[in-house]
Amino acid sequence: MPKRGYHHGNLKEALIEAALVLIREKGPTGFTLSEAAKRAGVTPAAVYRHFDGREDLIAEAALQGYHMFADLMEHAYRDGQPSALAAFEATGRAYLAFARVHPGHYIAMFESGISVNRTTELSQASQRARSVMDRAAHELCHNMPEDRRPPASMFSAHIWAMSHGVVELFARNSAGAQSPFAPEDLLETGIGVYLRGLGVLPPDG
Amino acid sequence: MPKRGYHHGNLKEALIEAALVLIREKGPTGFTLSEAAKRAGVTPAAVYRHFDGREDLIAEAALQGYHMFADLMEHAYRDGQPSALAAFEATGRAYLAFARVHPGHYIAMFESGISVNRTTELSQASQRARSVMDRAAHELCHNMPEDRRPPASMFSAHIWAMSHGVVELFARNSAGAQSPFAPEDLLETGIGVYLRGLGVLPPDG
DNA sequence: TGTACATCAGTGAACGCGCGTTCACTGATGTAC
DNA sequence: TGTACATCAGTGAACGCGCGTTCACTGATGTAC
Repeated sequence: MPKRGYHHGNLKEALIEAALVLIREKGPTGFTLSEAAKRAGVTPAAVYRHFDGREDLIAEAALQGYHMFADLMEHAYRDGQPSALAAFEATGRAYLAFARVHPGHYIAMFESGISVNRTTELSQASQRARSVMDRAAHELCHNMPEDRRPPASMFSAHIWAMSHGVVELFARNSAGAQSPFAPEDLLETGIGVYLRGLGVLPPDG
Repeated sequence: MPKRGYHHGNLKEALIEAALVLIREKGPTGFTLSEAAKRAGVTPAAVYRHFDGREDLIAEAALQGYHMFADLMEHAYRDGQPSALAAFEATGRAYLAFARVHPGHYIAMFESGISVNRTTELSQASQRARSVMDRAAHELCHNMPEDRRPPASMFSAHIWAMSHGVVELFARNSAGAQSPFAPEDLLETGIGVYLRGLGVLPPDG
């Protein structure tokens, strides 16, 4: 039987969930430890039984996010196999999908200001997600002519950057400029053009 | 003679500059009205002679940033003319350059959470920057075969997104993943691949 | 040039607030005998 | 099964703090005569 706790049941998880809701609703700035505690039906002091403080709670939410994110990337990658191209495309789409479905985690990971180097655990989790894309990019290169060209990890960085940019600029209402395009279409088309530029898609699809 | 003010000289500008330094050093979260006032050598209450409050001060900094940004984009675009390709590439590079040279403004504009729809002035300033890129993309399309393809503004959105992503993920130390590549190289290569995919660069450069 | 007056940028004290964090405690849960 | 005890998750009161904002004021600057 899972250890259903003493008084609350599973406060730690409840606090993380409360934090995620707050982060999503009010941004990383608006998040407060006290309000997260209140939402979990608990005194602020109770938080300190499970976390070292405010920062640590955010970091824990981010860590959980990185685990989910890496899992999702690996899953997308596997689904695209054995086609290197399909696998690569899938990881790009998975990025946007994750931001859509888990906005609280996404913000905690990429916009809360917590460093990925905070703990080795956090660093490793983020590295696992990165490495999926790197692997996909590497396989894509194997099919390409062996000229001198940028390393594979540069290609994954490009897709990573474009995905992140689409999320930040066009998938959030708050940001700089609303576009007339759906983020999914924007990213799909962008990755398409990019892959054509790599020579792994025919010049005119 | 410029109106050198009563007591301070030019408090409004001094406050904006103080705010920019704080935003750069501590992020939009860490910025406080009181500290900006202190840095300008003035009481917090004095801020209210020039701004409606904390948010308004940030918005003013962002507005100033959008003006500079749009100017810089227009300049880059003009330098690239009459080549549509050079003009388009230049605007992408200008994006990164701006983020490098004016990090405080950049953060106030894109990471502070203030909406571009806050005032019409702010909205117009941001639109001016956007429109430079749109114009460059539009001209690029004129040289392209007239098949059915996504509208020009989609291409500028792609470059916009990739530029933003490169800045956020690889040009700041804090963020998710340090890459072994210089942001400038990363963006240059990425835009290159993308333009090849558009068919406006030869398949192998 | 000198005096009286109006303007208004900046002062300084005060406010209420919610924050993160601490501490001695309490009382429900689990365990030993 | 029943009792005595240990554990420790969560309490509640308290703290010091810096925040954004307000207000009546002051005193330097600019202007009118």
